[in-house]
Amino acid sequence: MQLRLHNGLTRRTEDFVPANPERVTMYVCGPTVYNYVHIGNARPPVVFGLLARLLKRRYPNVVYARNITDIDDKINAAAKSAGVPIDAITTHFAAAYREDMAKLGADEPDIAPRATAHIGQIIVMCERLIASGHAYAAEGHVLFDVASFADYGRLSGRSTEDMIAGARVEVAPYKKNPADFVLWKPSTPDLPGWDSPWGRGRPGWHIECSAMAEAHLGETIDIHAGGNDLMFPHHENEIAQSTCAHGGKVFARYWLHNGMLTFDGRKMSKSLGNVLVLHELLEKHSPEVLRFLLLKAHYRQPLDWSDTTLQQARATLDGWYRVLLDLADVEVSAEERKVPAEVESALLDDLNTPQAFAVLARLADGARSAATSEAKHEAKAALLGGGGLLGLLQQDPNIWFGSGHAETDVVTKLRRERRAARSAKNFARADEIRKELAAMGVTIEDKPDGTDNVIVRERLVETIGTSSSVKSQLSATAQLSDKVDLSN
RNA sequence: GGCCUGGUGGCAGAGUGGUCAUGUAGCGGCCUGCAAAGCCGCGUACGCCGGUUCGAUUCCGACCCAGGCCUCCA
Repeated sequence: MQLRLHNGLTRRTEDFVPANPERVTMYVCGPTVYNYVHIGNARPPVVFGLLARLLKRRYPNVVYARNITDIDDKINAAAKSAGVPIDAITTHFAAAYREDMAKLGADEPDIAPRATAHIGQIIVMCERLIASGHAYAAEGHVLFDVASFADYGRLSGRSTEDMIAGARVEVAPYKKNPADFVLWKPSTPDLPGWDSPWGRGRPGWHIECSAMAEAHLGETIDIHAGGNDLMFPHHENEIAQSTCAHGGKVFARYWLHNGMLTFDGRKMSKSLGNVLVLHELLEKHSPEVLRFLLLKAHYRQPLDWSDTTLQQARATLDGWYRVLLDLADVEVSAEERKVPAEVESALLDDLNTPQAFAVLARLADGARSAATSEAKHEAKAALLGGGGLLGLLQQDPNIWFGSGHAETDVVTKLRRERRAARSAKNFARADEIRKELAAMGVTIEDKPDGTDNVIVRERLVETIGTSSSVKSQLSATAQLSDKVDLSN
């Protein structure tokens, strides 16, 4: 089965054919680390991490890079208002990002390059662009000359004339052309900076990705991915820089863009303020529920996030874990967890995760209805194998339902007492105990054989809300300093 | 204003030129000491108007609506 991907360059779904099957390269735009990311920011690493996983099953050597942008004016602003060096901000939030992504099961990149570790490459790239006539220096800045690149605007589907005519771009006096963008800019003494042929300065926003992709993956990469809000100007500018710095070589062969998360019907974004901070969501919800929900819609579609969708995600996973709970006695070794072909083929079709979930639902049905021990074994292996590829269903069901660690002596005692009452047909007492346990958040389900399942609901309140999220973001940042400006 | 997506059953969300998505919620029944779970069944889903077609939710056109980008943004 062929892997097919929707290529943003052609706006068509195409067969994925790597330039070199011996070394497949993928670059995903990572975060600018100046605060905690919101749940929408987690969609690319989760989705494209899954793509990396698929690629690694098919190609012997896949290099997946996900960068950290650790030099940026928002970082500078955060550091300045906190009265700390930018490192204090960037190391803290880069580490938090990495930890939170790990909790979501987002595949770790093979390389996580940082912009500040590539200043040399950035300067070299600027020099090359100037030498080849695609960039020019002016008043301590280096600017990309948009008019020098005929294909500028191809990815985002806009013409250079339109952009130049559109007067919404800030026009600095030193720009030849209003659409020209900054590769390098001067730093005042109070700002971080590096010595360069154009004086002490720092890189503009887009150049770091071009430099890091070149340094680690080469001049032409197979896949470049990120949110569709980056298509313009970020990815457009990356293409311009890299293509011109590499003598016209194709920069990225396949461009993948994920759709935005919406909340209250609008794009979740920092500027709108309707964000749910991932770091906080992870405290209130099972990471697996969050991961499931991130994969619930096809990655190119918008994905609606709400209390309702969260509860529905939880309920679906409960159902699948219940199957695993009922089959807890069926031993399945790691080697026996093969990925069912239907699950993989769904994902190979441009990462059709909703289709993969439909397959998983059928596998769960099959496991529920399996009669013989052989059939049970096979069905459980398929469910765990398919879930494994999606990064789901790998927990002990007892842990999932909470009884793995929440069963106290009191609960154990009451369960024993209840079983005795039931066998003595003292149903009044049995019901009473069930009520007592329910009040403690423990649900008892009787099984036909006289035993019971116990389900503990520790996370009783699975709700969301922006106000507390914003507050938590505030206090988290405030730990770095007591005077923080969170205006962005 | 320009460019680009999308409008599917209460909710979420795939897909297809002609019996089925799937999940979740609801209703009825079976099962159960009672529940829960499970099982069975149910609800005239494809924005609107035309066109093409034997047949369109699926193709084409117009319209309406929503969202995204054009400025920092995953």
